[in-house]
Amino acid sequence: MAYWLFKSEPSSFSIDDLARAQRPEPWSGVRNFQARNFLRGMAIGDRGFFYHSSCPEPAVVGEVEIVSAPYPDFTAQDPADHHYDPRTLKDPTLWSLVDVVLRERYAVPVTLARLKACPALSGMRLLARGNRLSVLPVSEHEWRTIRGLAGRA
DNA sequence: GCCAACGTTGGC
DNA sequence: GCCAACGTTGGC
Repeated sequence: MAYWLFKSEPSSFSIDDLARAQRPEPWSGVRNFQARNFLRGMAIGDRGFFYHSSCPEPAVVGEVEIVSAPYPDFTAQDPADHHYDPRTLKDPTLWSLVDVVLRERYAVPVTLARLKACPALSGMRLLARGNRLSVLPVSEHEWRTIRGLAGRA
């Protein structure tokens, strides 16, 4: 089992939106090759953090479970979709996604400030300079540490 | 709104 | 294949 981190701007899709879905939700719209390759490395049963970015208080706000194998991101083929990519006319499998379900919504989010203040997380990819990937791998050590900060250890 | 960092594009 | 220009991300 592997661990991941999914970034989303709460103004476009928040953990509350996922909570309301009450069913597996396709994590669509990833249009970066590195992030896509991480998606392609996911397997059913993997876990992920849900991270709110570009908002007043960036934070890990909960946990999701990956409930599908990676499959083509159908939204890339929809001209009406904001993340439409005409290259999928030639290659419908260009972009990938997985389905996720919400497992836990933290009562107290683990803020970016707390992540940065935690020495055990100094090597975390999320905290690396200039990091912009919306999907990231998380080590088991980081997973446990952050769960601990959330009071879920 | 600013700015640094980075990925992508396109001319050559 | 190089590299400048451009667009986007994301914290502040």
